[in-house]
Amino acid sequence: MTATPTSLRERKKAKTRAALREHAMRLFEEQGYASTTVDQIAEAAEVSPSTFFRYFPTKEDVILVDDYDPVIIAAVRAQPPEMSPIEAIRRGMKEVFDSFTPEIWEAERRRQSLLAQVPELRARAMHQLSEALDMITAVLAERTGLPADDLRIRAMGGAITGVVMAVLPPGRMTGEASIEARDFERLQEGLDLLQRGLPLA
Amino acid sequence: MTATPTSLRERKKAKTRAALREHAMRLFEEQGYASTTVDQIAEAAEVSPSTFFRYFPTKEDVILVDDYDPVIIAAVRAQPPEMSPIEAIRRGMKEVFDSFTPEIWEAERRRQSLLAQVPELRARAMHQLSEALDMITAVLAERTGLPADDLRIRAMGGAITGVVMAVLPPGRMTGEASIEARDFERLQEGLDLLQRGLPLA
DNA sequence: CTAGTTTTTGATAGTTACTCTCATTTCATG
DNA sequence: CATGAAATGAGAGTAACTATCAAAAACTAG
Repeated sequence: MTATPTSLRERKKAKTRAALREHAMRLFEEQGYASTTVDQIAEAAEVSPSTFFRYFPTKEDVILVDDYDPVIIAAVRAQPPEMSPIEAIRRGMKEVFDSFTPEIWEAERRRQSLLAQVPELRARAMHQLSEALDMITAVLAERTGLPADDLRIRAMGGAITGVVMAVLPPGRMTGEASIEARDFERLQEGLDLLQRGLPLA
Repeated sequence: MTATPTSLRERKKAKTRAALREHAMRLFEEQGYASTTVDQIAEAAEVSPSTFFRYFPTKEDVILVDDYDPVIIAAVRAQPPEMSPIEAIRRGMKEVFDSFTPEIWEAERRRQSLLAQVPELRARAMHQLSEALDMITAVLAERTGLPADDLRIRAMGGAITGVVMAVLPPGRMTGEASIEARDFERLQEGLDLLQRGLPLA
């Protein structure tokens, strides 16, 4: 997260990339996602439209890039092996979230708000989550020693991902979308319920 | 499912719609999704390109239209109220699947195969599933008498949807995508595991 | 610092999904 | 059959992408 890129080239690329993301976010908020063109974003970031597509394969990707999922997975992997899988996942997520600066929270809040509003983005965000499911399933398999395509492993991974999906935004709970500490507490409770066994009366 | 449309107009529209879907499916299989243009589909179905977009808002929708989700929800609702929620969902799904003709299974198999192959379609299919989650959650709320935004309800809906996501294709389990009786059995087992409580050692 | 190599960029042209508008055709109804 | 409503086709326009190629910027060696 703090690995400073070395060469001038790398620094410039990182800068351009960040500029594109920030201006895109700003313009989307100001004018709406659909009515903001890639050309406008490129112009605001002072690069050519071609360059935009060199940094992001589609207009959607400029806000869909998710920097944290792999970090969370790594944090989960780093938990002591004797810990129960759900507990490991919970702690891993908590560690990462606790490491967020207020700026990151704010950026993430704005991002999630957009995801909640634009259906095409929501769709792709869901897809990302389903890929997270695969990673979580892999971790579960490692920890239990069972094969990754074991039904019990898949079901567990699915259930955990489903709880995350149901409890966190984009746009799921009451009111406007926002990721905050509160949401995280709810997630903790949700996983807790799953662990104890759901009330399936 | 068998409500015959009355007027000539309705019949023609249904025919055009079906023709567009079938030719699209065929062309996608023959040439690939990306390299098939909407114009080609329209031509094959003998309508103008404009007409295509009158029937389907986007190229994606021509294969994404899901006819069965609402049917399943209705079937779940129809289960006796004293039945446990998971059991109701399981029976509802079984009833609907059992009503499928071999032709429907075959069409569904081809559809799922495409969904598994084309990432953009997978993304939207996942989004559909997440909307199914909302419906399932609503049903759970009705049956338990709890409010729909109760955390326990949301967590349960999420877990159920997650299991469905993890166990069914598109493209999740081993081998190529296909929906068959086997997949359904796996789904039954998966839900069963969830109901009994997952092995969360 | 210079010269040569590689990487990144910008400009241009082209394809295709999708939108809007309007005239024409096709069905429904009295 | 006549009149109104709904569906279609045709045309022009926008914007997201793709491919190509030449110019510019950055790394590397001498």
